[in-house]
Amino acid sequence: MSNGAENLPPYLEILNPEQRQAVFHTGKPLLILAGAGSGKTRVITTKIAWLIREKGLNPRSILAVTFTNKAAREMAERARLIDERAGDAMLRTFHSFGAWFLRRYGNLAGLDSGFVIYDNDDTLSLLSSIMNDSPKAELKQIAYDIARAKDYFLSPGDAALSIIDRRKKFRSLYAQYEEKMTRIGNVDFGDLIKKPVEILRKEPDVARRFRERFAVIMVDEYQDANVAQFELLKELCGPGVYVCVVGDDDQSIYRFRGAEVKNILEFPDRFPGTEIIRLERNYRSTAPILSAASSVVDHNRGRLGKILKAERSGGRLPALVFLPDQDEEAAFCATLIANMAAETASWSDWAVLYRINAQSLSFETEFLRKGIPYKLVGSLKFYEREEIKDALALLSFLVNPRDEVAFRRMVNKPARGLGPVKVDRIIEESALCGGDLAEAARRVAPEYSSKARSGLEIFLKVIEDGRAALEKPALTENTETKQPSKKRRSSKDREGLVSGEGLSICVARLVKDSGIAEYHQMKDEIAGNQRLNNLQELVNAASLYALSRKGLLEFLEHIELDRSIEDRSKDSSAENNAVTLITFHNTKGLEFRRVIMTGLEQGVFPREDKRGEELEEERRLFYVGATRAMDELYLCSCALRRIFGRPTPLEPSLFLREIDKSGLRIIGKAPYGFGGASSARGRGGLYGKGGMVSSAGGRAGGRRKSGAETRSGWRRGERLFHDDYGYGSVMEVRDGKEGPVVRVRFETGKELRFLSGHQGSGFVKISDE
DNA sequence: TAGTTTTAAGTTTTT
DNA sequence: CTTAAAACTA
Repeated sequence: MSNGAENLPPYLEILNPEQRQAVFHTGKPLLILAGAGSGKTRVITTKIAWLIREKGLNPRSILAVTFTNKAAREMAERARLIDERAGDAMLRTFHSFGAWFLRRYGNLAGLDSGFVIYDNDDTLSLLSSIMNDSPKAELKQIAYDIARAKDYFLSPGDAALSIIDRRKKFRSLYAQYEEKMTRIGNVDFGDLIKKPVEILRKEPDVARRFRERFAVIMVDEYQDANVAQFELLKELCGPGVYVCVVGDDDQSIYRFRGAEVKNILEFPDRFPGTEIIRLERNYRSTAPILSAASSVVDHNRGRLGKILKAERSGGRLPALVFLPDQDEEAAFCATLIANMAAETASWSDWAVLYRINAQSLSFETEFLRKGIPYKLVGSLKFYEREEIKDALALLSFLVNPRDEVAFRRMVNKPARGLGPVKVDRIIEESALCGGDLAEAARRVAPEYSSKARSGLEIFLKVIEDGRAALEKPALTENTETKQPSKKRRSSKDREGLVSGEGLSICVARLVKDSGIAEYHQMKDEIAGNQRLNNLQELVNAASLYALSRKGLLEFLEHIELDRSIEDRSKDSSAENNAVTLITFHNTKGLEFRRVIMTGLEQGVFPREDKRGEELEEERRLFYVGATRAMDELYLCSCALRRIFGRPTPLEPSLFLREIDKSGLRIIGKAPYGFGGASSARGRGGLYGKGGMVSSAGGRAGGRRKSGAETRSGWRRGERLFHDDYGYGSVMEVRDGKEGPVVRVRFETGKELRFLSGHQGSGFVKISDE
């Protein structure tokens, strides 16, 4: 009776002692160091429910913050399963909390509540209007540095700004950027965190109100919090507020956007009296998988160094698969999945992981060809398409007539005879009428030639109609179809767009009347794209929102803050049963029975330029990926990969060497240096296109082999055949820094160098000499 | 100035 | 290979 395990309700009984301790903890600040798969989400959701249920806490006084919308949704769902009232707790991402805050209190910092959130593209456009003709690379650098500055809670005037960018012009550019953004009245991602902190510091009344409202604040994935987010947390935590953060330093993978592992290491110092609870039992992965994952991250210095213990013993060793090239990699994944899924009939057990989004293409093509259902997670591509950004810019301009970025983008699209000179003139004029660009355009229009003038009038008319539609929805309702049926759909119009309910009426009209539907339809006919269909999708998405200014703001905010569109097919289980294609970064917080990690090559993962602290982050990313696997893990490494369309030989990833070979099953031909496994050559057979193909290996010959020749398996003077370059002979074999290099001269006169370990599938040896 | 053709460049990772 | 920038023509 003393250990508390008896007579507990089931939702508490299933917890292990550490988890239970974490749930029951109250009073002082709490830091939960939770290893991968140790049940931290369960702890948070249970804690929320427990506080409401057993402690009688008002759900509204609980704030739980996560980093992704997916995690926030899942958390809310799971907490509600334990106690329905948990639905009233505030569960948000940091950024959505910031947006929520600024809609209410932004006016205290001179921000209109109708602000729009700029994405990276928009901030780039804004910057380019400041830095007129700078090269794009520099523009990007500055934009990146400004975002970092905000992550570190640094303003243009702060001395510490030199940590981010020490060039003197940076400070001035940052200041100009801020000034312009303020004038426009919009915000970027960084502002969603930084501005609330500034307001809370400046306005004691607001701060007090928040501290009174939230009695409990919890933060998930705390290792990914940046300095500004830490400051926000501190401002929200008054003396009486209970704060509980959960994190794992080994899973910190967002340094590039300002995440500071320091936050978690120094939490006990910043919140005096902090108690620490460790969750070190992994319930997810089998022991061999966990061991492989751990041995990689063990190579990192600068970690707290926890010991994760696998609760699941047994299980197959992770497989290390060597493949000739990326096409074979995709084919291997498809075959493996198809064979195994035939037994279990479950595609959704599988996930294919890759380092960069571009890698998904091979898998999509191959899976499509073989009829394997898949879903692409986090492909934010949709909202980055030109046609979608066009429509969104028009919508933004409806809400905020000061939005210069949107105005510049759309006023002359499609071409209306308004070149940069005329547009600049309007923007200049807007300074005289409170920044209202529509008003400025109206004033300037008479100065222009009839062509430009009528073009401008068309644009203004479209915008006015759009605004009117939001204010007086009744006027835009189709008169002939007044049925209240929610499923009603009006007929297709000339551009093939279908407008549905609510806000979609306005979006459809705007897209059509502005001429961008026609514009992109024409592009479709030339290039055979899907642009009009994409616009239709956007129109459909809008139907969930009210036909009003408020509805439009919600729509835009949702798009900026939650770009995952994959949750729509949630209800249909048939569509849900699909293989997941996903980046390593996006897998955080997820789990799968079987995981295939792809592209494990030097230069791809880890990426070539990674050293020191950044290399350690890549290692953590490997760790995150590997610990997603419950039952089986596959690691794929290709000898050859097309980079910029050119086949490039690659070494196996450093991380593969950091796993003890006795803990892996090696499949395929291990390249040079991967001890024990069969050599790349020695067997005949034609592999891959564009590869070197070898027949039986030649004998030693008369001359003594050099060290490099022995290691490479190639000899000077050897004849060979390559199916791209034809016949040739080996001119030289020497040791390069990435292993032995073979220089070959072909009969065409072309000379090429190959990494011997990685012509992999081999050359065809014709004869010695 | 608008639209086309040619040439060069470039691929992290995300809220 | 795909996209962006530059150069070119109508």
